[in-house]
Amino acid sequence: MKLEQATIKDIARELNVSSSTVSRALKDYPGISDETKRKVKELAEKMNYRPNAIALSLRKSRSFTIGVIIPEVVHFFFSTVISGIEEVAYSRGYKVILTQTNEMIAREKSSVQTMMDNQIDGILVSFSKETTDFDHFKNLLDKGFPIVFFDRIPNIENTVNVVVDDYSGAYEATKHLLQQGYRRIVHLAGPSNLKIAQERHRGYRNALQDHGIDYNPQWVVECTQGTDDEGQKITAEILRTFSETPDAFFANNDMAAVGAMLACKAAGMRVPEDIGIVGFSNWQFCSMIDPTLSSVAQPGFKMGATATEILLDLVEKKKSSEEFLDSVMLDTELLVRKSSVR
Amino acid sequence: MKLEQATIKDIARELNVSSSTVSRALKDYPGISDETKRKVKELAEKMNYRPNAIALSLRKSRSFTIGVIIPEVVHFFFSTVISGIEEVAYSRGYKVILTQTNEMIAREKSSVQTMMDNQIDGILVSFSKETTDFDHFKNLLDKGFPIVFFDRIPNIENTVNVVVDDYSGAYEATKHLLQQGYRRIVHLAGPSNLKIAQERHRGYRNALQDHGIDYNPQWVVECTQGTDDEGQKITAEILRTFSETPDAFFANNDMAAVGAMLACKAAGMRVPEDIGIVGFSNWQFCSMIDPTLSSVAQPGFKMGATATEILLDLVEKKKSSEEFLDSVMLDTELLVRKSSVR
DNA sequence: TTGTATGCGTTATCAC
DNA sequence: GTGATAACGCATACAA
Repeated sequence: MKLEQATIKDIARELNVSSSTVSRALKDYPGISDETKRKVKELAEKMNYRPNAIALSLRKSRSFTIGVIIPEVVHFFFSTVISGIEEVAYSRGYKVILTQTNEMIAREKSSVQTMMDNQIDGILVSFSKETTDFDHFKNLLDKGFPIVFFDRIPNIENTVNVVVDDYSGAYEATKHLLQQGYRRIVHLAGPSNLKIAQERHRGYRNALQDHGIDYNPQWVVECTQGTDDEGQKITAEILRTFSETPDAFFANNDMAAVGAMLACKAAGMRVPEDIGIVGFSNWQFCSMIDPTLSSVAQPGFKMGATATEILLDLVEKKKSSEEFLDSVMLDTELLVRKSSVR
Repeated sequence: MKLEQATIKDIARELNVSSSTVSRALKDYPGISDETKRKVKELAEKMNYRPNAIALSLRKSRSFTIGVIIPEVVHFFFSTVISGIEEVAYSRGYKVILTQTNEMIAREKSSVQTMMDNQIDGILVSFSKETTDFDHFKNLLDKGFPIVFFDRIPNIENTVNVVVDDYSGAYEATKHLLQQGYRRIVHLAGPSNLKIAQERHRGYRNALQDHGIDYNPQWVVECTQGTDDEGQKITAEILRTFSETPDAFFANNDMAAVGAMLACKAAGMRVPEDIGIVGFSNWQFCSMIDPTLSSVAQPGFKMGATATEILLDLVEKKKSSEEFLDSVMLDTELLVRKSSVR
């Protein structure tokens, strides 16, 4: 809607100068008399002048806006990432356009399109679970358009990625359980097509092997949804059917871990005495449940902040994407609480 | 950055027609021959033409974008609201620009400015705790600019607000505790300057009075931060110092409720046998802690969706703001779990 | 030191 | 049926 905002023209008319003079005076271009500058700035202030960002975008073919494509906003980890993105973008003078895909590739594609239509300067992506074909990103990348992938990264070449060190997080968690004397550790894994789930699985496996424990693929059970309900059902099933009873669970995420905890309690087992449990993500509730849940903390805020810093450095050509072709990996931290200490 | 996107001009040149013809053909304007329309659309498709949204915004003085101003992204309730906003905006063809204020009014003001610079069509606001002066919104409202406030609403006239029925949520929660036989109910209140906290307090108070229980202001303790730590400390203090020991806590939010639960357990009390507890917001963890926490669910997604529907109706002038001058109130729902049933 | 002219991509107005 | 032109607000190459 029209809000009759003052424009450069208005200022020019009022002062009987040309709009180019005003434009230059406002930006302290050389070759404008101090007197003129003063007058222009004074009047601009008085008229409450604000440059029209849309006109600027059109002129410059850029918008000082970055796009964020994320599977779900209602997700503790992603919300911390968004927070990190927003902080850095704001501090560097960029706006943030946010879309969630609800894990649907169709929506992901249409969002990318919309963003491109809006002369967006770059995009941050954590793609949907449905996304296996990356052409909609590849096209842009080939033209040199700045994209940074975070958390979920594609298996195509020459992308800039920011990830969490899932492998070492999982390794440390498993090692910790072993050090606490747990030996029969089940891994409640994530969807095997996601790289993060693969890495956590690998960390679990290697930790076992490095400590002389046989790795048994049957002790890895996939939890596709990652809800507490699912974790509970699967765990109950495990306790009922496994010939050898597990003495610990290392879960791909905290929700599944909680599910496991509930199932174990329901089966009359004590946590951590009979069963050790470690989750992944360090959701807020970890410190609120009883017993408090050990978990691998992922630096969500830092991930968002780092990805944004990199993206904006690319946008502003302060750095080239070649500098980031190896994934930037952020450290995880194992937070030991009561659920895994005996 | 330039991505050499095809423009209307490119199509016109290729077909030896004027850009006006192309523009009209693309939008099925009357008075263009079917033949031309066909050719234009075909070529547009082939050249992968997409209208430049920025040019459109400049031309039309609007951007098909709405702004969201929110205190914190990392907050379960707000994240569900954002989700609702994004869903409706997307389905109606609007983009969403998101900013968080971190509860700082300076940032709130600058965000409003930035949004206005970008020809935004309307804004959704939940203002910061620092905001007591609403001039930065009043200015815009006076000019007829569409703004919808949600969750936290200002005490100025003629605003469109979407809120949750905090009063009846609190009333129902308190009534439920009374029905379960709890009599000495402490209210862990929120910051008294926030209307939502006042309403919950009022609901608590009226429920007590309607059931013939004396309301004692000393049994209302303010938790300003709303963290579990704070709730725990305050509750411990209460248990230690109150001459008459409480038998229930009704908290302004779930975090405080968890804190209370932990403090009670630490003091050797059993929940729900000795102490009943009810929280507010129904955070995800309510069903994961032990005992599961009764809580008043706020329809966050619905709040975001409703606020956005209203905003867009205002933007598109389908409705006038007069229709919404009474706050739109969304129902809460008391979810009874184990922490308050004996 | 300042002004003029042009273009960013689109559409509305008027003309033919 | 279609085209020429102007305008949205701004920045800049070129003139003066």
